[in-house]
Amino acid sequence: MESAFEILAEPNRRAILSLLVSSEQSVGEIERQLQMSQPMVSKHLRVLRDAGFVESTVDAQRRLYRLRPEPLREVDDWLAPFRRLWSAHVDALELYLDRMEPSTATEGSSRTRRNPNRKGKKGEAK
Amino acid sequence: MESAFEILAEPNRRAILSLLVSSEQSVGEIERQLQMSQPMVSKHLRVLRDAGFVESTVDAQRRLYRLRPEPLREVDDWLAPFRRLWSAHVDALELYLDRMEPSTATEGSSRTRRNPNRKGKKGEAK
DNA sequence: CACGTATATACGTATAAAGGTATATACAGA
DNA sequence: TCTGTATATACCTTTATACGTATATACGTG
Repeated sequence: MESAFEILAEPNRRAILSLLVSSEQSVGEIERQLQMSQPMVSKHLRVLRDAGFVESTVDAQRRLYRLRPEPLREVDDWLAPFRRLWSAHVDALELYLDRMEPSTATEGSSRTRRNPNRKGKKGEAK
Repeated sequence: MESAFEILAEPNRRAILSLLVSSEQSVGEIERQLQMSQPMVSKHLRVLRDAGFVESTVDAQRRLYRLRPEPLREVDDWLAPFRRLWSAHVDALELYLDRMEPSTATEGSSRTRRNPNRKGKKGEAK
């Protein structure tokens, strides 16, 4: 278990992360809201913490968990090259970024270039 | 194996998808570039196709695989609520989108609202 | 200090899936 | 039709991990 993607493969872990979007939560609160056993919650939180997705704070016997951005940001970054596949306005968006931060713009706006080669062939597609 | 996240948990599958960003590829081409056995490539492509990440076209004995947007888009959508955690300029970006496509703007720019509640407690964070 | 609450961890079991090897299927060309 | 190339699939083994149950640790209160 190392890559952020493997961590996110587990539905309960994604649910925990989604819970934490609104605010930090204790183990017990997560347990109740997600209807999972306490050891399961603790174990998933352990995995999430080891992977940097969450951090915890002690409050008497309770532990309050909250989100940390890094690993999810990595996932978001991995997704970047694929974004051009959907929503055409991404192009407008990138154009906007090209203007915002010239540091990131490697070449003119070559970022917006679309996939050129497509050899027309017979269809299977199924 | 169902959710897009489980599919992406496998590093070789992510590598295949990344390969396909530039253009469609045959099984053999993927096999060579990623240095994996032919059956492995075929099996991973099978999984990717069943999950909708790729589609294929027949070209004589070869099969050409190319990306399909939907599942990756889902992942991107899941990520949306977390984006506020990083890059402050996302706010500027969303503001820009608010101006671009009024259709998506549900309310004023309530999209930019930030997480309010945070009860200060003693520190563990480890 | 005994007790209740809150959380973490150890241990065992079952299942899923990744990878290998061998083989099947499909197509093209001599 | 025989042969080579390209891809898919079947079968097997191994490993990882999710979950349950039981127990340990830590803190607060009477």
